[in-house]
Amino acid sequence: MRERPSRATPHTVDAVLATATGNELAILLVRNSSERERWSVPWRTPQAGETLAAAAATVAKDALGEPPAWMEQIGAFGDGKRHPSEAEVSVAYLGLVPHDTASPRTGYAWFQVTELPPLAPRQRAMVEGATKAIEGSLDQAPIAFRLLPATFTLSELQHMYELLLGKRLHKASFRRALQAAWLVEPMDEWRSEGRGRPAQLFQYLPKKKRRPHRGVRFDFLYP
Amino acid sequence: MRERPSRATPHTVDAVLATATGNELAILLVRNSSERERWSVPWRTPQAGETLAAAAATVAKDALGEPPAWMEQIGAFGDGKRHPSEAEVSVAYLGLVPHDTASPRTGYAWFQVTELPPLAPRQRAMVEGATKAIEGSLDQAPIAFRLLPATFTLSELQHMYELLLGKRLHKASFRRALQAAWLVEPMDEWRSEGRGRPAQLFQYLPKKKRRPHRGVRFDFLYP
DNA sequence: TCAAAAGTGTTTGTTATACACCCATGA
DNA sequence: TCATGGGTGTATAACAAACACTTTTGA
Repeated sequence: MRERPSRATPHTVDAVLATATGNELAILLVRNSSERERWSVPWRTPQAGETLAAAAATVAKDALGEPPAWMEQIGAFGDGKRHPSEAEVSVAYLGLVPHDTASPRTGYAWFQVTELPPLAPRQRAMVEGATKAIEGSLDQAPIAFRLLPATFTLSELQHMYELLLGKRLHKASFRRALQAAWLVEPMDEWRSEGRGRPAQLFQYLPKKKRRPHRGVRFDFLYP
Repeated sequence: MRERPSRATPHTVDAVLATATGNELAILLVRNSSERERWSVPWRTPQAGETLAAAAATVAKDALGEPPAWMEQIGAFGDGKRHPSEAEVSVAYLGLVPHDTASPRTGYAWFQVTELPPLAPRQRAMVEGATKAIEGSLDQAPIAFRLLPATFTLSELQHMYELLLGKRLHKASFRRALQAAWLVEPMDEWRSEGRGRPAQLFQYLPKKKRRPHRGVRFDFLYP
């Protein structure tokens, strides 16, 4: 990722790695020694024959020591915007990591999304695309579960959703919807969090369900 | 799009152009003279400084003579799959065109998605990605309207949705949902389609509506 | 005047939201 | 024993789906 190819760089693969801190999303950035910006989204020029996804996994592993719990491509970025590399095009991947397992290597650090340092414009666009992808596919993909440890309480899950959606949810309704979706399985463990009744632990274990085949919904964006 | 760069091709931009024929989606392909496959998805190596979106628009215009009614990027493809070019990475765009305005230039032809000729593997993946994108964002974006002419009857609109969803819809419920979404505006025109009562014409003209802020829905994919 | 397609009022069942309450624990 | 957070039964409102019907035209 550091070595800057001499000329004719084909493309780069950039990994927007996200986790959830106390009450906000955080993005992993790497410190630059000689770039125009002090920080940047981790990236890499793929080896010949290396797939895009493999390159993204390598970037993530170099940053965190282990692969993220979730990875998906969010698109290609270019459009004349500046990038730390000289590549004309960069393929961005979104990676999700539970907060506790996320221990960045030296040179890397988490930044709250609202307090990001200056980034190269193309990487700035990637981060925005990544946060949009998170919000947009919140109920199409198990995003929240990939930001939590393997076992969690329902309150933790609800707080994660509230963080991602940016609004409060109704406790009873949230649990009812969860139950109807057959997404979590209770375990025989409880966790006492100081005061109050201990909470039962759950794990993400979706059973195959027939999707309720509703009709069209017309949730279009504003014009 | 035809000229094959000598070496070190950085990347290509490919346009998956789709329209709706009688009862199925169709994709525009271009005839090859000397490729391994006889047909391919139109593509192009962007000029220096040309943005990705601009390159995609150029590809589409070369194929159809006019820009599509809708265009969006669906991602970067590579992963060692073969492509007509020698580029390691191709950025795919989806373009939607109403069927009547879609008159391909010579060398181009529409193919039903179920009867596609052999394509280079990377382009095959792009077409699959495009159809998935269409199905996936059917109720987040005005896909159906971009496949119809500017004015249309509600039955035409319903048939388009039935084509895209692959299932029948209930007439009264469909219209009720449309009305609730404030997406179409009736015009002072009617069209007589042979026998039966003439249908009123509508146009896509969404009014700003506050999105009903529902909670989480957990429409997760099967594991 | 009948078939065909457009268009609508009303009912029914399902789902979302919320209120109100009980449960278990530590201080 | 009380404050705190976990957990749930039940009512109400909102919505989707369907039925059944009226309207308007061409053959």
